[in-house]
Amino acid sequence: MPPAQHKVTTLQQLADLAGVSRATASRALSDSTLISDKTKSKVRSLAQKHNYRINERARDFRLQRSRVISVVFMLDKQSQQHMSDPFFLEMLGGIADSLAQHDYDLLLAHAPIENVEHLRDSRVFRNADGVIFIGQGEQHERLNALAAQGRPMVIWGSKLPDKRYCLVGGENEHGGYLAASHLLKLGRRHLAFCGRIDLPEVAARYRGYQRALAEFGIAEHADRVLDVPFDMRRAQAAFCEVLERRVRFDAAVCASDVMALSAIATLSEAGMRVPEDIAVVGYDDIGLAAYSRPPLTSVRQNIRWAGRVLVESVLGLINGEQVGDTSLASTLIVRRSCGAPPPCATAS
Amino acid sequence: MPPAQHKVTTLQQLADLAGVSRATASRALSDSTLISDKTKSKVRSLAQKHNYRINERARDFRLQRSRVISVVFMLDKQSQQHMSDPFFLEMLGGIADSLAQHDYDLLLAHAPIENVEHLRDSRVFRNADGVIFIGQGEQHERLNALAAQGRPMVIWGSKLPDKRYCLVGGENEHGGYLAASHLLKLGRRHLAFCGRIDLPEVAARYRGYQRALAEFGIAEHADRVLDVPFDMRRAQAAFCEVLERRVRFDAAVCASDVMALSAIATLSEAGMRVPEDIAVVGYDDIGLAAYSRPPLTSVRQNIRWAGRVLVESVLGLINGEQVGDTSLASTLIVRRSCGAPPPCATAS
DNA sequence: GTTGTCCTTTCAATCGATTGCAAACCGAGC
DNA sequence: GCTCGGTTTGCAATCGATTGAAAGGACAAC
Repeated sequence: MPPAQHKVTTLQQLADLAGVSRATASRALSDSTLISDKTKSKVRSLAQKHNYRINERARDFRLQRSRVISVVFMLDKQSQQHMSDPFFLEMLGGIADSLAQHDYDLLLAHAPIENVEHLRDSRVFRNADGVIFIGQGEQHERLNALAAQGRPMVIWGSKLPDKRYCLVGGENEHGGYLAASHLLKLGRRHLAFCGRIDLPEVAARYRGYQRALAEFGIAEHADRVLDVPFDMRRAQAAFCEVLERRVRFDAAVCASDVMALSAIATLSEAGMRVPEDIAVVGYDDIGLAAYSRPPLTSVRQNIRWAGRVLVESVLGLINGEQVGDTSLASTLIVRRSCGAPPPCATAS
Repeated sequence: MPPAQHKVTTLQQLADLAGVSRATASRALSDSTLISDKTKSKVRSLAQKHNYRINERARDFRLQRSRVISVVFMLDKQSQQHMSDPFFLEMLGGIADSLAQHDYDLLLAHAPIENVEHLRDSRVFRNADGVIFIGQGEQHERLNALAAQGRPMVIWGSKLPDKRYCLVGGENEHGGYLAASHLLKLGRRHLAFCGRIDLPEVAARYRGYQRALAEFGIAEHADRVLDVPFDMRRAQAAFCEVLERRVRFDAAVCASDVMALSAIATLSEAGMRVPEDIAVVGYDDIGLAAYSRPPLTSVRQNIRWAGRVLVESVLGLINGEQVGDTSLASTLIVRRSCGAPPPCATAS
């Protein structure tokens, strides 16, 4: 008979071909000890020959699992962080790679979420074995409530009091400290902090920033805490407004690279020299940071590794393990103010 | 009895509660004409009261569908386009939004695909009702083969001869023409084209570029077709190499904005003034293009709309409709060479 | 009383797998 | 020949829904 007669798609067909029952075929493929080697090899070689692939959806349905992890970006209206921020893509890529390694799929939940508790009965949870949240928004309590229901979920963000969910985050306090003390060491004395400090991660960076100022014995000016959103356009508007208010500063610590690039463009446009008049430090070290003019000094978090940790944490929870929080190191990437990308000579 | 006794999760439980059979409950919820209004309202109010939500996975399994669309980014090694390109995120966002509107989920396939035919039996196809490919890579023929098997799939890319799949794409030829003629109108005469012209979309842009040159009666220099990859770092290396070869040009048409930004940084670093010595035009008009210094003139494609068209095309195919190709307009966004982002005065 | 018709509801198969338990098989020992 | 143990295999229920076909009920006409 021809090698593939009408295509073998179900386990029953394979079993018939092998002259065994569906149960035996199933066990043969999953390498059960109940099945004799002879039968196993017969079933398997037939599966190979007819290019049979198990129907994963049927199996997952039977086993009451999905092998899918949902990823939710907490893009709430208040923070105005936009998904077009390269930070997200890098995070997403890291998560996707890591999930693929574990044979899981990634379901992307993109719509802005006003109230995460509404997700409880939505596809985000029902069609996935676990959920990864990127950012806490301002929904700390609601995340607590969700986690309390025992859903496997991990959040990327900052440690907050009364936290009851599993958390992975960067060393935000340290990062803010690194950024500020870098500028202070360069001799700057009139620092500004840019970002919405009502967001947990930004707040932590701000605390580090304050600590650096204190160490250098410098008093803080309340009007140099600039409430700048993440969104590029709105950030620009915010910087314009700051300029109009004639806030004076000679250095700025920004909560993201996109914000920093927006600052550089807006300040330059207004006639200031960067970094001579105003030095700017970003956060995230996105790829383009090295290619801006002037090149951007930035606090780097290893985003791809963060993605891996998030994945492994949520899979751990799914398997019923005890999973603790993780904190990832932050390092300062200092770029020469005029020597943009690595010069040609050193490019491999 | 209490409103929710032990939680109603299956149709059978709901049916028992209503004193009808599972079949009747199913039909009542799906508004079948077979069911009397009285029964319908009884079942529905009970469903409401006990907060019953249908198990979508079970239904989809029964109906042999998944309500999932896979998105595959064709990141093959040759083109070296990296997923961190903001272009991808914007595309992804557009697709995700549009899918959500149609109540579909988005499955992200991220790993680089050497041979798309291998996807045939993979989760990408088996766990999804349809597939959207972003880019053709160099796998035109294999995409043809896949489409010939009748799988619902749509490709973002460029029209190639013998194409047998459903295509959505930008006006690449026109875009290349716009970019080149813009530079020619500014008086530039020594244009270079940057990008891998073995990629279909880039090739089309190159044809438009050639057409513009021809219209201006300018002969083409073969050594001004620069084989630059999409990846930022490698693009930089390529530009360095071009500089070392002392290729002379006073303007560059780049195949992406990231490539253009890389060019600007590298050329500036080497002592050239942009745009005075060398004018650069990008492609895609990513958000950051407006914030580079100097701000980048670029060819814009409406990516979010592209995402919507891709989604609607693939859903059309799933529903058995005849779906034609779509071409989306390209427009040139000209930015003043020194007036970076929109000045403060005009920012709302 | 029987039959026919129409409206509503239920029965039971089905999607493609997994798995506890029972049954079949096989060689050995009495 | 019969029973006993151990190894293999098969039966049938199960996951949670949909749906064609058959059954049930009410009512009118003959």
